[in-house]
Amino acid sequence: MARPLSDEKRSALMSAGTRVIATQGLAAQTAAIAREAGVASGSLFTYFETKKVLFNELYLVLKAEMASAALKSLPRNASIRKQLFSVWSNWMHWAITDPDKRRALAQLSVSEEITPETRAASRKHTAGIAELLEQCRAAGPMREASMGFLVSVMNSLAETTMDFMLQDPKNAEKHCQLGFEALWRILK
Amino acid sequence: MARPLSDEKRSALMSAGTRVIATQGLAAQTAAIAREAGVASGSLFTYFETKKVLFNELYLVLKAEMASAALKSLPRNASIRKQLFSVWSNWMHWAITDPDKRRALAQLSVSEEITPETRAASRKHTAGIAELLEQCRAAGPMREASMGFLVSVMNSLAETTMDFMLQDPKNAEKHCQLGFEALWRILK
Amino acid sequence: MARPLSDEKRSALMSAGTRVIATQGLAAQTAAIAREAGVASGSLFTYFETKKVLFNELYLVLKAEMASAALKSLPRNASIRKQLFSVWSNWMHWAITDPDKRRALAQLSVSEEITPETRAASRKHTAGIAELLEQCRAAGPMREASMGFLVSVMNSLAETTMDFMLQDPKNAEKHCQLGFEALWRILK
Amino acid sequence: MARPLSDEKRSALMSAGTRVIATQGLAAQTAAIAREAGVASGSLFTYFETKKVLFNELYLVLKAEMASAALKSLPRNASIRKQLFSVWSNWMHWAITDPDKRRALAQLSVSEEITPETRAASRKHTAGIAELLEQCRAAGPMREASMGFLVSVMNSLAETTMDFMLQDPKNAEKHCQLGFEALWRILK
DNA sequence: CATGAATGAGCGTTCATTCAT
DNA sequence: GATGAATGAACGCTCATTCAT
Repeated sequence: MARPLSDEKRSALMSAGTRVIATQGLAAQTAAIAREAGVASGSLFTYFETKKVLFNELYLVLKAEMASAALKSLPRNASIRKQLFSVWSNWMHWAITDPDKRRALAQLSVSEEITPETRAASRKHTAGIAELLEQCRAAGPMREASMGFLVSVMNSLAETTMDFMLQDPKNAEKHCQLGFEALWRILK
Repeated sequence: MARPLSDEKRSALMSAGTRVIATQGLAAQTAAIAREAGVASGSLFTYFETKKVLFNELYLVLKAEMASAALKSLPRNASIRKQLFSVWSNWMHWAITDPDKRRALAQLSVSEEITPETRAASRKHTAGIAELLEQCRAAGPMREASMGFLVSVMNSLAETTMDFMLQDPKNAEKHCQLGFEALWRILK
Repeated sequence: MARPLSDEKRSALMSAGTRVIATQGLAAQTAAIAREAGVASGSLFTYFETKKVLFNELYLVLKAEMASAALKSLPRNASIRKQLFSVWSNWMHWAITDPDKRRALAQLSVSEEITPETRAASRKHTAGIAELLEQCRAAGPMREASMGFLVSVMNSLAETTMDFMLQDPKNAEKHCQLGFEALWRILK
Repeated sequence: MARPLSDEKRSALMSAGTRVIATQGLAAQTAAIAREAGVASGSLFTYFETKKVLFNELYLVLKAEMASAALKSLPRNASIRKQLFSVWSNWMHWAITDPDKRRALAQLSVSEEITPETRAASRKHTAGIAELLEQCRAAGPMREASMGFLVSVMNSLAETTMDFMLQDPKNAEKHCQLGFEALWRILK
């Protein structure tokens, strides 16, 4: 994925894409994204071959960023529960801190434009979370489930929790806790 | 009264809509839906004022059908766990039996075309499920959560479970069980 | 032009046509006309083969009615000026009394749907007016002009006068007089 | 600045619009206008937001052109009659020289798409003609009439005269004269 | 390489006319 | 004959992508 061109413009386009998708959903127009990035509409296509490519890259980047935020300062010596809570809490915090990113990622996740390859690639970034999850469920009631299933369950629980935290900021902490409790009870 | 508005055609259009949305997603074209229904493209608009109206009605009908399937032959005298399992199992079964309906409903659920009014109306149909959930969580660890949150958690867990049942038919029963266990553990 | 069908419905359609064209202009829809006539949309086509036919007949009837109103109680023994004024005054009065008819006729007159044949036929009805005009211009400054030209000049002057009478009812009489003076001065 | 908006293309579209409206009337299709201008159908909308905007601009431009042609080389020191005749003659000449423009303008004038604002704006261009008319009618029999009425009378007389000049080219000059005589007699 | 005008396939919706009831 | 649903060509406008400048 050679990038001979201005990294600045490239990332301007990606963050513009995030904002526009967060606002307009998947109907986001390439021209609107370019405008938001302060770039000519045609230039978008020198950085991204097609709209689909932009969306796939955006998905990947947002997913990676989310995972990285979640795994930040993981207390590796603490109990496994505390570690998982740290991940969960960081994750939820990321969503609240940058709601556009979260909204854009949610939209992209359901988009038919995102290819299976992209989805597969994104799993590399979330592998750290998956590993932790793996440890948590060991010997627990979910020991028979595939990791894929568990990851999806956790994701969907996370999505739901974020929605409520975003919708109802006053109870954000409460929902964060409740979501985590639900996850933990599933596992243990 | 000339040719009366045909219920047959109306439902042909709705089931064509289901199939086309399941296949093409929200980009489904009105012309494709009409063609699939064996009806002239203009005729779609005799039955549904706009595409948006069609999509909203479809959402409502599919949601109602899903809820009704879930609540079918509820063993009201059995234990609450058995009742919830019956609902869960019927629900998952409906999704597998008619995967197009499930896919279309999933697409419509994330569509920006579905109005808040339609979403509100759909809750009437799922109220029975929500009530049961209410009973299950009583005195459990989720007693502090709002019903809205719990319903969303259950829904997202259900979606995930269905995805895996559909993806991997050999393990469908296993995933159905695992999903239910997860739900039950959240509640109790 | 056999009319085996209900004259009542036929004329209901024509007067509905008048009203709808007066309101909506040439964009008037056949369905709207039928609705206004209290008749099924398909029935319009048992009375008039096509929309164009309806419009042409309507044009003819309105023109005839206008001419007949103009020529009503012509004071054949009065001076030629008084005779012409009687025609002019009746004509203007007709327009004010039934502004929908006037408006519809004005719209139809500029429509490309009205065939040359229809326009030719309409001249039969206005022949009486033309004859009077012929007498008026005899030996006057317009003696060299073709009747067609004179008739058109009078028509356009009449249209303009009507517009102002309709627009500004308080000065209706004044404009009626001014229009007539203009016409008379052209001729004498 | 890439390809700049081309004035050439813009005016190609306007003159294509003139031709197509002259031929097909107000039913002129945007695609036909674009084709006639040698431009892609979508390009029309880079130059004119909507069909209505195009029509309004076209109306304004044609009206301005007509007025400017009429007022060209006005013999300000000649008698008022000669001045008015110069205007009249130029006006009629313009219509004959470019019959498409005249036809298109006539169609647009009766179109419901032309807004009151556009009509008001067009009056600025014809103000010069109106002023001359004002001088002509001073102390004449039309001294009591509003300018609006007089202008409309003159316009309708002009339209009629043009029609006959166009229809019957051999007698064009004769009709031009007759029309002017009629106008002059109205005023003096 | 940046720009933004040019392109044209594509889409939702309308409406005169036909035809089953 | 009356009804109004069925038909499908037609239209204005959009927007991802291309390409002249």
